[in-house]
Amino acid sequence: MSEQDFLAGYDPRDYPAVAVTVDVVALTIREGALHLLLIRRGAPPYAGHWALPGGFVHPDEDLAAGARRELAEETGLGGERLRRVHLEQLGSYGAPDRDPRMRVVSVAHLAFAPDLPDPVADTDADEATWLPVTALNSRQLAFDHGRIIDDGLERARSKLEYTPLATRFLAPEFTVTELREVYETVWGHPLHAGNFHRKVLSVPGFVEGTGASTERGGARGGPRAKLYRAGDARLLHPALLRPAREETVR
Amino acid sequence: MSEQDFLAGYDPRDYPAVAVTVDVVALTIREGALHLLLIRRGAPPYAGHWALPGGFVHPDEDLAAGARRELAEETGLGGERLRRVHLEQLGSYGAPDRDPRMRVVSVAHLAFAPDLPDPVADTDADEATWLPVTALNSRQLAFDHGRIIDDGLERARSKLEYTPLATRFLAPEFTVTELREVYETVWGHPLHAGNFHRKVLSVPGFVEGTGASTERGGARGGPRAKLYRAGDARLLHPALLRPAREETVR
DNA sequence: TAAGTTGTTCTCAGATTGAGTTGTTCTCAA
DNA sequence: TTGAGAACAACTCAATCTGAGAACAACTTA
Repeated sequence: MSEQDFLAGYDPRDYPAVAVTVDVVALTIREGALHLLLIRRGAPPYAGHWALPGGFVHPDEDLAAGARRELAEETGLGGERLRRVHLEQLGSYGAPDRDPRMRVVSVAHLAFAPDLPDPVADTDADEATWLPVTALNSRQLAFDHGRIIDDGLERARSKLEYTPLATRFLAPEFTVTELREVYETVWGHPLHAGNFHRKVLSVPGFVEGTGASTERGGARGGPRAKLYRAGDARLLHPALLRPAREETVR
Repeated sequence: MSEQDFLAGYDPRDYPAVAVTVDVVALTIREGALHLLLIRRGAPPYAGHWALPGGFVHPDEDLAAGARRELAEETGLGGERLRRVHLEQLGSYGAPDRDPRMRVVSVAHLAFAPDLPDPVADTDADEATWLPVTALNSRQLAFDHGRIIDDGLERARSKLEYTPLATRFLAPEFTVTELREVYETVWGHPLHAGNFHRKVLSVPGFVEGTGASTERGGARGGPRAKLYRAGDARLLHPALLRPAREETVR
C-alpha cells in the first residue's frame, strides 16, 4: 500500500503516534575553541546529562523555523543577530528506541554563530551553556545526541571546505587572520598563513575588501590588518581543501 | 519549555498528529540516460501526477530500513541485489502545507542502483516505472516531490565528486569507460577520456584491477578493456572536481 | 630605542590539471 | 582477407595550483 492510498483513508488517531522534534547543534568560537550550546537535563531519563536544545515542531511551523525558534529561546537571541546565524538541516534521527518513552523522530539542524553572550536562564529549570567540544564525551550526553554532534562537527568541517560559511563565525567585518583562525579551530590544526591568505583572496566571491583596516595591530605587535566582509559566493570554486588525513580510506 | 520537559508529562493523543513518511529518490542509468523511479498516482490529491515511492515508517523500523523496504516493495528487488543498492538520507521535508490532508514530515532518501528490471506491478493499482529525469517537469509531480528530486540530483552530482559511489550504478566489475559514462551521464557533459583514466587510477582506493578484461572490444571496435571493481576508499582524495560552471557564484 | 610579533607579499620547487597525440587492439564491412 | 574506423591505454607538454619557506614593513611591548 502506498503512502497516498494509506493517507486517503487514514485517521491519525488510529495510528501509533510518532513525535517530531527539532534539535540544534549550535556552534560558535570562543577564546579560540569551538563551543557547542548544550542544556543540562533536570529530569529523567538522562537526568544530569547534557542534551541538545530542541523541542516539538509547532503545528504551523516549518522545520527550519522550528529550529530557529528553539535556538532563539535557548540563547535569548532575536532580530538581526538571530538572522545572521547560519542554520541548515543536518539530518533526521529516528531509531525506534532512541527515546525510551516513545517514538521520536528528531530533525537535527546545524547552526554557525559568531561569539554570543552566555545563554539567559529561561523559564526552564534547565541550565543552558556554551561548552567546549573537547570537554565532551558521549557518556555525558543524553539520547543519541553524541552521534548527532559528531555528525554535525563533521558536516561543519566539510562545509568550511567548499562554502564561505566560516565567515558566519565572525563579525560582519573581519581580518584574514581571524578567518584563518576559524578554519584552524574547526579543522583542529594550523594552516600556513601565507598560503591561506593567497587562497582566500584568489577564490572569487569569498571575501571583499572594505578599504578599512583594524585600529591597532595585533596584541603583541604587527601591522594593522585589512578588513574584509563576506562576498556573494555561495560556493567556493576552487574549494579550500583540508590537508588529507593519514587514513584516507574508510 | 524544552523537549524533555514536554515529553515527560506528555500524552501523544493530546497533541496534533504528525505523520512521518520515508520517500526515496532512486536513480539508475539506463541506455546512457539517468532514470528515476516514480509512481503514478491513481487517487486525489494529485491524481495522475508522478510521485516518489514512499510510505509510513513502521513502528519498529529505523528510517533507513523503511526507505529500503519501500524501495524493495516498488522494485520487487530483494537479497543481494537490494543490498548492493546505495542508500543514504537526503533530508527531511516538513512544510506545514506540503500535504493538503494533514501534517506530514517526509524523510527523503537517495538511492543509487545498477540498471534494474522494470518494476513489477505490486498490490497497488499504482503504476511504477523508471522515467528519464529529462522527461520531468515539476508540473507533473505530486506534492513537493519536484523539489526533493532537484535536491537529490544535486546531491548525486556532488557525491560523485568526492566519493566512489559512481561504482554503485554499475555491475560489480566494470571498465574505466563505463565508469566515465556514469560521470558523464550524471554531470551532463563529456569528460576527457585520457585524463579521466589517469585520475581514476591515481586516486588511492577508488578502483582495483581484477586482472581480467572484457570478452570483446567495444561494439564498434577497439581493444578489450581491463576490468576493475570498487576499491575500499569511502572518500576520494583528491576529489574528481567537475568543471566549474560559468555561474560560479549564487 | 631595541626586540619581538604579525600581516602581507614574494619565490620556487613539486604536484595536478587540461588538452592533445600516439600506438595498439579490436570490430565491421567491403 | 583487408582496409577503415573505433576505442583503450599510455604518453607529452604547457598552464595552473599547492606547500614550504623567506622577506619585509608596520606595528607592539619592555
